Amino acid sequence: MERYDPKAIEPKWQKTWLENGCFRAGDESGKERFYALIEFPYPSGVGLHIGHPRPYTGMDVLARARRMQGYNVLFPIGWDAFGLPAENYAIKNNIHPAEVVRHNVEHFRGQIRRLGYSFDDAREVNTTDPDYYKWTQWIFLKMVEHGLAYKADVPVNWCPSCKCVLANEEVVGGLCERCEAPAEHRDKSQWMLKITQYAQRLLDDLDLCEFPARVAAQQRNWIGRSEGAEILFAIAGTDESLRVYTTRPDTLFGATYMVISPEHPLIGRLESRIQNLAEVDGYRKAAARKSDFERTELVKDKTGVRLDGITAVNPATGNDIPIYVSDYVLMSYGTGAIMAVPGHDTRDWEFARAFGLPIVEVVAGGDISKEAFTDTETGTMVNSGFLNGMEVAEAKKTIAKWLQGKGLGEPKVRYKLRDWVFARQRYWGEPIPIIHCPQCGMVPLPEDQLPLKLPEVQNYKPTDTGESPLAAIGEWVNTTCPQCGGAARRETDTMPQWAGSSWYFLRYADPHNQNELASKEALRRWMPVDWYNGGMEHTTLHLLYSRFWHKFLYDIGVAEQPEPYIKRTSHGFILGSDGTKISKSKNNGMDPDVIMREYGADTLRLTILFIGDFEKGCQWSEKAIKGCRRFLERVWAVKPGASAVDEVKLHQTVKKVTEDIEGLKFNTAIAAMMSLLSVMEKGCSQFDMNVFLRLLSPFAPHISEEMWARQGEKGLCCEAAWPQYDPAKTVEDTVELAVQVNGKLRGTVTVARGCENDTAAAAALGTERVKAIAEGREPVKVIVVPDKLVNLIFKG
RNA sequence: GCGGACAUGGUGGAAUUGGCAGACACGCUGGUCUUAGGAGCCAGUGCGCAAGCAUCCGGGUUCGAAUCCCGGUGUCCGCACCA
Repeated sequence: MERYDPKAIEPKWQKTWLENGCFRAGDESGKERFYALIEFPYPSGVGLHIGHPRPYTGMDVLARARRMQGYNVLFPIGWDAFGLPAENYAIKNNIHPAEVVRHNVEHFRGQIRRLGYSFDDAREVNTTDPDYYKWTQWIFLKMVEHGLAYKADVPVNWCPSCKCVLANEEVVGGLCERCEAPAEHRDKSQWMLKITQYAQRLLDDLDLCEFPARVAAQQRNWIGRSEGAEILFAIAGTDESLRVYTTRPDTLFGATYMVISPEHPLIGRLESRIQNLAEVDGYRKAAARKSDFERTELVKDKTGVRLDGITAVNPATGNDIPIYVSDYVLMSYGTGAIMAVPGHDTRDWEFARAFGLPIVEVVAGGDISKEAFTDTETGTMVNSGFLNGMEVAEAKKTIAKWLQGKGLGEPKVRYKLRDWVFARQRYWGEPIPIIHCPQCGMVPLPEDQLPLKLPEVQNYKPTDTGESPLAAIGEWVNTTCPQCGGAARRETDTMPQWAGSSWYFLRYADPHNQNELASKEALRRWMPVDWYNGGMEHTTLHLLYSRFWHKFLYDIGVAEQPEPYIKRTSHGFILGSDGTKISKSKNNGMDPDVIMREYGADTLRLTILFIGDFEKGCQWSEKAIKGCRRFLERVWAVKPGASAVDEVKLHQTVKKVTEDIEGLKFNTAIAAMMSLLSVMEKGCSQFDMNVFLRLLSPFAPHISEEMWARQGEKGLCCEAAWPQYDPAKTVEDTVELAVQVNGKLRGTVTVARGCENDTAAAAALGTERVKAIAEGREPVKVIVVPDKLVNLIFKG
């Protein structure tokens, strides 16, 4: 018999699928649509890595199954090709980034084809294609028009290794998300996107999204909504005041001092009154030198300096209270100043202890000599004038009214989310289409001049000065103002890599449109994305950013729905065979190409899905490959004959595989097929085989196609109709009941399905084992779960 | 500190969501075929000689708990001096 040889059959079918356009989404189709989306890859030089095949294979199974179920499926792929790695590789090897991308994309395309993925080859998008980034720039200009994109002098995170600024979301634990260099502080004039304007909607509309709990929770956490009040504290003897934000206005009577951040502008304004200015300046300079990493991770002991010569007035008590500068207060959150209530805030308590400041109890219920009492559920107000005796919740309302009445404060909602730093000082990104004119100021490039293409240059190395390499390209930078026609300069920063990916799912609907980012009809046909699978690492980056962009596009009438994705799932990470992150140096991982060469794409696809629950993390193991390859070889060897498999088994398997695909339970779907196969090996009909191949087809499409053809079936297996099951035929006529005595399993008994409880109980009582235990006694209680079990309770 | 997830044989992992724990696979053991096998096929495989005991530990609810509740331990992930 001919051996199973994937090398001989896989390329053949990949070619057939491509030539027949099997996976092209139909714009004219009358079928119900299904839009399945994976996160498009960054085409790096090393090709597909371990992270890609798992989500792609999983979603490919879903897409293939849905096609067979009669849906018009859009399952596209593209290339998120701007960004630092291509640029760095280009610099190192002296090749233009565009050339690097072209080469890498070709490599990726080949690998993806060899894996048998059913991506629509006619809808590829590439973020670095001017026909694509024209629309990225267009969206940016619309944001400028609507006041959502603005340039501001703000303290930003600077990565000294990547030599560009980082968004808040790109700093992880004080380190650059990409290269893990400690981020530094720089003050720079920056393009920003006002994502904060959408904070509440991004939060509220999570209810419209079918996100996994962990994804929704993480976004909520990142948006970080809190309710409190802003309160004004007068500076004694001046017209100045200090505005603070607090979530505990109820504890105002306990505010015994104030703290401002080292960057707070009050210090500059009251310089002349500060008696220890040298000391204060010294502290500020030391704080400025620290990176975020040092400020938050390493230094937990409270430090600070009192501003001698100025005091604030507690508006509730009328007392003069000292003001400190300390780096535990951040300029980037709230107002950069706090009222310190050491009795009821852990950080303030620590600071007060270190500096010998009074700690006053205003909420009874704890022991503030030992630690701050921060509970808001159980406390009663004390030492708080007109608030005394109230519970915390009531005190909050009362003090808010009182403050508003006196014009000293107002309720305020705050978010941790900050505006998105949207400029990078690098070459390989979308140019920001803005012109700086000495007469007219910042002028948006007119839409008819889009795309603003990147210039061809010799040198695109980043600089240490914080200037983009584009700044050195005179003939590109120097231009004329679209408004006054005078000499002007182009913006030289480029957009971050997250720009192109913030709307790419819309472009798939209509990828070749020259007049719009996508036509209304196409967007109506395909959006929103039905099912989007992607990595957890993008939860507070791409996933949040793209929701924001889509909401904006919805507001200006481009998008049709408030949310871009109906359902989001997230695959678990594959760890190395040693349980740690896969890396080349540790040699604990897998190279898709190597495995494909040795075992074939179908085996790799099965292995990746069989290894564990798709949505949970799992460990890679060479051992798993063998079992899957063995399975396919056994499939190959089955020869249909006269006898047929048990109808119930067949229908059960169809049901199980159908349902498991919907739930992304690919591992148990494969197990069910393995189980059916072992029955088929004992004898099966041509029809059994036909059903089996259709079930297997989304998982192992090549072998299914080959055997389908060899069986003489008509058409392509991947275009055959999905097998149907008859629910009535998924169950046997008889059932085996578990027989328990006093809750313990004592045997089984076979009865007719759906039989009366009395009949089941009688059958259970009639078993030898039960008779022996009963010794003639009658059970005091009988519990029957129909078709499941009988539990007999005996006394004693 | 806040938020999320998780803990099942030698291993990866199943368990219709409160109803026969360990599906499926790896590994292992024995057999068989073979000049040979790190190939194939067949059988066995949670622990225990047994009665029994078993889903991280301790309580609880229930006729019945891997599953629900309370307490504890441990692991992973996200955020974090966020006022």
